[in-house]
Amino acid sequence: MLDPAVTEAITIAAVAELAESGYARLAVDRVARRAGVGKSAIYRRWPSKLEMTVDGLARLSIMTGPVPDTGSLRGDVRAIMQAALDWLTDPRVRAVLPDLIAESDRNPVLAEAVARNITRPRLAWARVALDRAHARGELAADDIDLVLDLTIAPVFWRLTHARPVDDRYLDRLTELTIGGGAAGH
Amino acid sequence: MLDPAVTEAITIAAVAELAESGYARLAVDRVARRAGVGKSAIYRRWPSKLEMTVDGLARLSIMTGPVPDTGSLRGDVRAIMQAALDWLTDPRVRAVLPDLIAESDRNPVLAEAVARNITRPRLAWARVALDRAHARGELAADDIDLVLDLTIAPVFWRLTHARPVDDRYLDRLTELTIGGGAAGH
DNA sequence: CACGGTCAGGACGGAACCGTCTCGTCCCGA
DNA sequence: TCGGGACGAGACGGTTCCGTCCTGACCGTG
Repeated sequence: MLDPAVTEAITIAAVAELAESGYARLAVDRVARRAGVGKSAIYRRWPSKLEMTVDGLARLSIMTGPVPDTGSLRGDVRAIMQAALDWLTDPRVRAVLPDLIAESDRNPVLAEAVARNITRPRLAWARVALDRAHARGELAADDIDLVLDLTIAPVFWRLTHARPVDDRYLDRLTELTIGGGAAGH
Repeated sequence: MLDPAVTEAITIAAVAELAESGYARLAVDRVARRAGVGKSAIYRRWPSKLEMTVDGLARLSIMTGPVPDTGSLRGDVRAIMQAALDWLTDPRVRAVLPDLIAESDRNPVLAEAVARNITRPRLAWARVALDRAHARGELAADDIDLVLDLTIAPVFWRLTHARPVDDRYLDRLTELTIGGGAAGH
């Protein structure tokens, strides 16, 4: 019986090390030391650092709350953007996500883990609100993907380029997003 | 007198290795072998692999052509997006840029080199067209930054998530971008 | 023709890291 | 009380990499 507390400590330490070092420089020795754990405890659970990391990613997938349902496309889009900003501003996500995106180009296993644990859940979460808007006739089906991109891509881009994202920015981005989306139908 | 042909060969090899391995795994030995050069030739030119890499980045900064000047905001934005897509689709840029963005979080020297050689020149290039649109009264000053983000962030986001970007996508993104921007004034 | 500098190639010490393995300790259930 | 398994700690061999150093060939200049 592997001690769940040990597994937990390792996973937390792995994510923390991932945030500090990135996947390429992630060192199993350091994860063990940080978790206050022997290396054997790690290799008893996972065959290599890749699988350990993949399990760690599940910890980053938590969506913050219920799907926005303000009754209007404008309100929902704005709420989705706010959630994206909050999520991308979380220190762990902020430090880990760009690295994972880059690493995914070279590591299919990691890419799939990122998609399954992070990208797809987040996308599905936001899509629920947009599907409702579509059902209300506020949004053309063709535009759903585009609007989804716009709720996160500009925020991610600005944050990774050390430029601020404030309420005013999100307000204007919202108007622009629903302006085009609504015009469709 | 250092042989410029040798310097050139090293730089090309460094960028190619950077694309394949990423900065964290970039190995000087491999750069030397790929360039058909001794390691001494590299360390005669740069004190470490960081400086070698920084010089290599200058090679990625080349903008493809003249600043778009179609006479309308719509046409210019569309042309800027197309240029962004072409640039981001270039195999070298495609493989290197996400890695550099991630690495910039941990390496200030690299971050500055990326900004100087890649981000700022590209931004300045596109801004010329948007400034002209502003002068024509087609675009509020406040919206310039937002429009600049929209010409590249969604494209980058989609490509790094293994989703296609076609003409139709850029067309709709253009309409949406100028829709909001023009409404300002 | 000798000298100074560059060249390709590669050996070298030192460091970091992976994954295996061995300790001796601790705890739990039979 | 005893055995089995997980535990922290870390030694170990093997690999990879950095940055230095050495070798012998080459080239232009004085």
